[in-house]
Amino acid sequence: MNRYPHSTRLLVAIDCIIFGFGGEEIKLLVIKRNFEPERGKWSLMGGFVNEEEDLEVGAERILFELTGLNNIYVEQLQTFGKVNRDPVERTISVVFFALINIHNHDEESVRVHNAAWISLKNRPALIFDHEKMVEIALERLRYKAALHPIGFELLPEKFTIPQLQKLYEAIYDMKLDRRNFSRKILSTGLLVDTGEKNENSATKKATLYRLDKERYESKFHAFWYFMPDL
Amino acid sequence: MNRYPHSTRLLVAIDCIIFGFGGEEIKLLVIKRNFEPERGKWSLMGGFVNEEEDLEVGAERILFELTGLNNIYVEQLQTFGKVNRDPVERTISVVFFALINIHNHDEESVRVHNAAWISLKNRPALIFDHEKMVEIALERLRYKAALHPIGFELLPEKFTIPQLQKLYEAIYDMKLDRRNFSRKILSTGLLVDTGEKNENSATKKATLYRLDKERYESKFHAFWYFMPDL
DNA sequence: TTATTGTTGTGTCGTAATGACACATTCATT
DNA sequence: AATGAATGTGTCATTACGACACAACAATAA
Repeated sequence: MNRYPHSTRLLVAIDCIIFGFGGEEIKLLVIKRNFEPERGKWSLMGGFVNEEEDLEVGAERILFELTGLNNIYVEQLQTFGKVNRDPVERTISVVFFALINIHNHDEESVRVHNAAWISLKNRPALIFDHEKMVEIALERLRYKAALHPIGFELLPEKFTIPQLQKLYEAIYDMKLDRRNFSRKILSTGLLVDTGEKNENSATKKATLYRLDKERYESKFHAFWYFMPDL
Repeated sequence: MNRYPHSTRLLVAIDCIIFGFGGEEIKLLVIKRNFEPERGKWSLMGGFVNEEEDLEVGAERILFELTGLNNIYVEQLQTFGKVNRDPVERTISVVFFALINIHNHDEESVRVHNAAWISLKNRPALIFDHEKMVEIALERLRYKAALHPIGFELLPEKFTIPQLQKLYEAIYDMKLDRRNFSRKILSTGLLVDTGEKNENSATKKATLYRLDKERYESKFHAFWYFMPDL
């Protein structure tokens, strides 16, 4: 079979938005560019799509390269293709966003890539249209976390309800009522009491829960209404 | 500035999923391919991205070419990039989905392109991975219509509540309670009584409503919980 | 040992939303 | 005038939700 004769071929890149949770606020893993243009500026981690590589595989390759992590939560966000979005040459960028437990990443990889966890809320300027990408990713995160239990992807295996609440408060940048939150979360039946307590606390030690994986998987696509007034 | 030297360039296509509503069921506007491979099979309407054209502009161009319509509801669905998805040559496809009033399209354009409205539910096989695209688009439609008032995009300017209900029943392939549906829809305040009645009815003529555009735009991003148990 | 302080866990109460369901109205047909 | 099919509106019991108060716990200080 002969190839399509007409039509121009374009550069296709993958950019990754990597969210983490520091306990108080949502963080973004970005790299400091060490090449022109925009050398020294902050940028999302990215790369070009290899010739014989599926998009999702490319995203996982890039995520692994920076974090040393496999099997993390990744989903395709959107594709950005404005003609002049990359000043060097027209490049279509397929953007993915990932949620990781911030304590699990490989620090050596991060150092090698000149990467850093920055505050999402008070983030510095990013290159090109990466700013817009992050905006849309945050929207998606808020949207999704209000309806599906994806927040857990940002927490360690064992976590307390107050920690979980802090996470949701960070995502939506709002205060939540402790009692109503707890009631709602527990009513999902997704949490299993481990019997252990959070020993790091200086006051009353909160119970550590873990996710009921089976219930999580089977109920993932059901709708929850976690947030009061989105 | 010099261009990126490394990295291969790929074909980038746009495919469009076009939904319409026939009064009883959801329809899909597809074309019969008149070239190889897969000549004679059903396919989504698509095209390649032009060198100096934004993705959204390309989508609108392709949609206009087939339907003769401008300013319709379009949103980016997802990008499909499996290595072998197109047997001819690797092609990345950015997929958009559009909602139109089925009675507004230009019939001449449809004839020229060998296009036809087919039933979504009992659809024939589609080429390549277009089947998967439609599946995901339907999921998105269901997801979105449960939370945002996008259903109206599929109806004529003036419509009755029973028509609207039929639409939702078609989208979700389920029966809904007349009284509860009506209550819920009216409580949104999005509908304005035109004072007219549906004269096509052989029994009691239902009141024709129109959308309160201002309220629609301002409340579009709010969450509704239209559907009972998704 | 006891009091203090900050945090966690659980319960109540009134209101609003929801699903299940029944009855009256309208209009063409007979 | 009666019939039948579809539309419009109302009720009721249950549940979910937001606002709020109090008891239990653990480290620290007195």
